[in-house]
Order: sequence, then C-alpha cells, then structure tokens
Amino acid sequence: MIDPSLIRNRLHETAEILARRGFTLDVAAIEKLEAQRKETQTEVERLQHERNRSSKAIGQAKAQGQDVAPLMEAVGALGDRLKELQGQLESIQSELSAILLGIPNLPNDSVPVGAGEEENVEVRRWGTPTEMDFGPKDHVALGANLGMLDFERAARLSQSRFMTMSGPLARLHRGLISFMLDIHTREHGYTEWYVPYIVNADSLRGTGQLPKFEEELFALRCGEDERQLYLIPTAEVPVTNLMREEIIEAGMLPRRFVAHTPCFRSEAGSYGKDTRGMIRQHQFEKVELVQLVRPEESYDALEALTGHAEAILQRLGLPYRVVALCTGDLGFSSAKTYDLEVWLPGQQCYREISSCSNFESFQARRLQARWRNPETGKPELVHTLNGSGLAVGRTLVAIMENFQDRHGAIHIPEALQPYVGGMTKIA
RNA sequence: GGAGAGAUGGCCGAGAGGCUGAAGGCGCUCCCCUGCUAAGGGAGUAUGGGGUUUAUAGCUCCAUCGAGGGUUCGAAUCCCUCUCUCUCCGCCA
Repeated sequence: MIDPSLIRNRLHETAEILARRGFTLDVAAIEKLEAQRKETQTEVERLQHERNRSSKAIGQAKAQGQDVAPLMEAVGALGDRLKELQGQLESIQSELSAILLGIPNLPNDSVPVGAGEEENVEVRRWGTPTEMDFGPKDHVALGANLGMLDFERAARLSQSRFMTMSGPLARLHRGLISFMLDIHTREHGYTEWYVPYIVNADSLRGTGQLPKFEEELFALRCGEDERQLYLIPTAEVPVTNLMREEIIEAGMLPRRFVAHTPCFRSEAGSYGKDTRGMIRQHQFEKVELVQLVRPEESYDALEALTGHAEAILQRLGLPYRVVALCTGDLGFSSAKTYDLEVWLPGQQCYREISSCSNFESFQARRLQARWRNPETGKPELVHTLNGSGLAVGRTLVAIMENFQDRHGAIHIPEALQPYVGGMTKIA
C-alpha cells in the first residue's frame, strides 16, 4: 500500500507517477471521497468528544449524589446521530481503503519508463550463450530420454502442469536446494527458516497478493471451518510476514532471511503459455531471499541481493543476463525489479530464473513491519526486498539444457557434485 | 477430539461499570547526589489516526487493555462470537 497521505496531500503528483506504469488513478473519485471523509470524520470526533465530556459529568454528579436525570436526557439524543454518522464514515473509509489497496507501488525514479516487457533494459550479461556442435535438445526431451522426467503420469495423478522426477534427476533437484541454501547462509549472511506452506488471508494481504490476485492462488477449505487458507505462491509470503506487526531494534537491521519452500500457483490466465515442460508449473520449488532494511539502505540492498542470486548462476557456470524491468512491466508491489534470465539452449533464449525487487515501504505498511529509528526514537516502516535465489525447477532445466552432451547425458557442474554424492553426470 | 485456565504498555503485574491511557515493579532515557564501584533522590518513557500547519515542532481531538459484535449516558471491567496461549486426558509422525 502506498502512503495514504499521498492521496490526501499530493494526489495529482501521485497520479502522474502512477501513470508511468500504466495505472490510471481516479483522481476525481478520490477527491470527492476524501472531502466526505474529512467532513464526516471531523463531525464524528466532535460528537464523541461531546459524549465523553457529558458522560464524565454524569459520573461526577452521581458521585456527589446529585440528580443525573437531566444530564442523561441531554446526552441521549447524541447516540443515534453518532451511530448514523459512524456508519457513514465507515462506508466512506472502506471505499477509500479498497481504492488504496488496489493502487500499485510507485516506481522508483531509476526505473526505465516503458509500456511493457519489450522496453525492459538489459543491464549486464555474464557468460556467453552455450554453443553446441550438435542440435541441443530441450529438457523435456532430455528428461524423457533418461526416463526420469514424466509429465503424463503426473497429469494422471493430478492434472496438467505437474510433473514427476525420479532417480538421479530427483536427487539433483534436491541437491540444488541444499547448494543454494548453503551459499546464502554461509557466504551471504542469510538466516535459514522453515515456514508454513499454508497461510491465511492477512499474510497474503501483507505482501500484496490479496486482494488483487486471488485467482492466482490455490485456496483451501478444511471441513466445516469457515476460515480461508491458501497454499503459498512463493516463500516471500510466509518469510516476509515473519516480521509482521513487529518493531525491530535498529541494531538488528538489516535482517536477511532465506527459505526453501514449494510454491503453488494456479497460473490462471496463462493457458497458452509455456505449456511444454517444467517452466510453468502449478507446483515448484524455490529458494527465496528476503531482506528487511533501513529505508536509506534499500537500494544498495537491492544491488547486493541481486548479486547473491547471481552468485548461484555463476557457481553453476550458467550464462545469464540481468534485466531492469521498465515501469510498465513492474509487479504490483514493486518499486524496482531486476530479473535474472538464464540462457536455455533448448529454447535458444534467455528465460527468467529470478526476480529481485525492492518494495520500499509498500509491503511494510500493509504488514506493519517497523524498526525503531534511533534518530527519532519512533517506530518507522522498514523497507522490504526479496528475490529468488533461485527458482529450483528452472535452474534444473538450465543445467540439463546447458550441460547436455551429444548422447543426451547431463554433466553435473563441479560446484554441485558434493551435493549429489559426487555424481559427475546423469546418463 | 474431551476437560479446565488464561490473553492488559518494551517486560512483569494490578484493576472487576465513571475521576483509568491505565496503579506498582523491572527495564530504558535524562538530571541530581556520591572522589571509583555499589547504592540513593528526581523527572520522563505506548501506538495509530484526524484537525490546525508549506511541513515539522507545538496545540488539540478521536481511537486502541487478543479480534469482532452487543448492552449502557459511560466498558479493560457485563453479554455473545472468534482467534491464540497454557495445563491435563486421548490420538498421532
């Protein structure tokens, strides 16, 4: 959520900034609601003040044994008027907050302005796209040849967009998770967490998946229970929510958390996209980096965090590029995002494998995640960041496709071999 | 799943319809005193929102005692619903 005071004090300026990312703010509607809100709230508070004063007077008169009947009569009429106005105020405020919750974050000034994906800006490349003197296969063909990757059986168990892995390939997948976690915890200063994979609506609101993106989620209902729970679409949700409604002492910042979790996405509205292979699945594993930092440090932290994700690709020897998303392609909650795209020989293109974002105070405001600023002594919102470090399934795809040989064997990068019991290739 | 107990400020803990945004203690901050240390004395110390203001400070109002509703002129206190925590029993990886 953006700072509500922007709506009150700098509405037009805010609308202009939002226009950069292609979002139209209904300025007229907000101005009208705001005027109503102000008037109603002022009146409600005036009446409450009056009531409080009168009630106090009744108490005092009673204590002195005076007759309170006339006093009570005077106050009686207040109640109805107050109740009516409070009802009005409530409905105005819920309208306003619905608008507010639907407003995306303001892009940072350093974000390139653009309408969509095509206008993203490549920042740097690492490595060169793998050349092969034979026709490289994609991971689907490689996996099928090895007999270790199966989409058809998974569809029978569940539905489309699921898969099974078996044998050494499954082990490689598992090893990747440990590999990533070890690097982030040992070398990048992250604390490892184990967290719930099922969360409530408040958590999803906190990180911005709700109310706007409910159709992306798998919702659970348990027996008679009325409460709605959801499978997490990313570890970002439980991990960032760890600090919900907390006030962090300044000395504890920055906080760096890493967690491996499965992620569940309904992929509504992506029917035609990436239907082949394990690029876009309903269920996948991800190692997620989350940071909570002082506001003035968040852009340095974004560079660092992006570097942490890049380190994994570099260790594995996977060629990739870093792309700065333009304003039109920015996620709802993000102020600035770098995507890491890995080279996939099977598709002859770069594909997203990590997305690293600075949310500034957008999530923190919803979460009420704060720190105590020693300069002011007051609790202030932290800035939150996260990034995949990395998407495990896509990393596996990248390894399969980049390190295949002409016989269809997969060679395991040296850095990874200790994590798969010294195995050097899968054939 | 059954039975019971509980949830109050950074922490502990009182309060059982009105003078309680909340006693007392601990912690923390500042000041005084004490040649060091220990001890002692004094003051301060929740959060969110509105109005005023260019904005802050200030002033002022409102809300908040797990959450939501209700009763009442008035609720931390009474009633209802929910959530969470603890203890015992059962079950279980």
